[in-house]
Amino acid sequence: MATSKRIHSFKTPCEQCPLRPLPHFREFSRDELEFVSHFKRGELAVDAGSTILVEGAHSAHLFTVLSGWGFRYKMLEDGRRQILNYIMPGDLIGLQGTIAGEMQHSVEALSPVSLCVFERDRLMTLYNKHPSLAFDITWIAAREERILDEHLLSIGRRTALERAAYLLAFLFERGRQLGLFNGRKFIPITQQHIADTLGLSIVHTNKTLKKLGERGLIRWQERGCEVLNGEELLAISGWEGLGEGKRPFI
Amino acid sequence: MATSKRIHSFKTPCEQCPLRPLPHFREFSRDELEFVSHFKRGELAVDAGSTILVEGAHSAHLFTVLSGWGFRYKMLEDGRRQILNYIMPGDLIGLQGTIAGEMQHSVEALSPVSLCVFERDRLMTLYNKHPSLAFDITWIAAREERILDEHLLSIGRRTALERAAYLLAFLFERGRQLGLFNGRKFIPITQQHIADTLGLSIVHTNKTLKKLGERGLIRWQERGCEVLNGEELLAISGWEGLGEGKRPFI
DNA sequence: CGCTTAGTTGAGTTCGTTCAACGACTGTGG
DNA sequence: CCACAGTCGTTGAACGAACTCAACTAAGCG
Repeated sequence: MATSKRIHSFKTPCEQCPLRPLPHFREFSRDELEFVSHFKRGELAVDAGSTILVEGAHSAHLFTVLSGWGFRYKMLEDGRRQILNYIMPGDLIGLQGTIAGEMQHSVEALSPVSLCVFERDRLMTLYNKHPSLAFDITWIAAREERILDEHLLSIGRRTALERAAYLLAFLFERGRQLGLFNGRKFIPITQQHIADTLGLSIVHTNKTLKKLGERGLIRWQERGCEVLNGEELLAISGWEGLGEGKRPFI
Repeated sequence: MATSKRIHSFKTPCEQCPLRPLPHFREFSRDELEFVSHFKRGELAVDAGSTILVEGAHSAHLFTVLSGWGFRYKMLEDGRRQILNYIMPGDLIGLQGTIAGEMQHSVEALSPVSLCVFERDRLMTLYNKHPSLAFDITWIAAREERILDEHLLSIGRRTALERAAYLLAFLFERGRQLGLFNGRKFIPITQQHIADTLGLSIVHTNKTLKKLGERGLIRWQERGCEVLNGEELLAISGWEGLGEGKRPFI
């Protein structure tokens, strides 16, 4: 596996953050921006397929995704894997290490990923000096919780076809909100990832995706999924969508 | 359904909180205690079976469970129900309403439940004046996230028997930490709840629980489950447990 | 050129489902 | 006091969704 990590002390100044201007994110006050810029310690770039965080490890860092796709997962002793959620630009990762000491899940990159690096030790300073940012972090945690609720509903109670439609609609909607699709609506994911997210076997996942393909909703190609009809995926899944409000990020 | 809600403006002063002295919870400074006591607006008592919060509703309140058992759930349009997690003393509920405006899940009482009532509007004051309590709220949200991760792993990748063992071990361990069992280790839950948590049918849930009963690990009785061998449940599930550290609550 | 990874497809099996019926218990109203 | 309805748990039988096993194609890479 050709994985590599490159840590740069080089920092894109937060004032020039490529995410900040997106309509999807809430605006920062000058004060907040200055603090966050100071809070940020550097950047990390990883290749597709490499591991960003490992279950059981103690990490001194928190990260915000700047670009790329990845996923969080847990494994059972015998190798069974469950993908918990996907990470995309603006997402905060590593917060859970704050409460348990060690990470309770692993994080892996689906595409090349770049991350802003923060020091966990200095989190309390943020809480002390910038209540609005502290509130944002809670907001972000509560949002993740909400998404996990929906995933649970999906795995627990939706049929295989509904589940697949839900997951693809979910990833599609997130990508769209972030302006990740320029022309081709492509999700960089393998069928194995889909299977490990939906709690299905790879074979049955393949057959289920085939059905979505036959209906003209998606097209599978070059290690990924092209979404042709997000509306219909949403309709099949019976999901309400994420909502259009602005969200914070650090 | 004989449900009722009783709202008391009567407040158990936080200084005499029955939860606070438990070894499971972190201690508060005098300052924090005073603020929380002021933050608390009253108490709410509900009967077993009544609904505390409804999906889609706008609630002006946050609650902390003082006593009793309950659960959070979501439903699909056709009535399929997924139980997301259980609520027990010390748990904060309603936080998700803060980010989405309306609740994304419902909450129902399994036993008589009493709750501390807080006003959501005043949450920002807490963030401004008590960073340590703000951090606690984030901590609580991150903990919920961690539990949902484990539930997802369970539903997605564990077998029916492992799932059932995990759920019962989970509820048992939570009850034990809170000192809820005096003598009889009884979890007030029906098999329908178990089924809706595990993503299984009621029939198959019954047959699976029967197997656990035959092994002498549990005994089913009077609308609930008596745990006879928590250790073995833990072993079957392959779960690591919650960990023994202290936790905060508001 | 062989090796690996990703995707596809068919056949047979297993796990979990639905349907259906029944017993035990609780509460309610006549 | 009994009749009745409602909830909860139990069990058997038949069915179906999803699984494993296995074989094969196509693409990418050293």
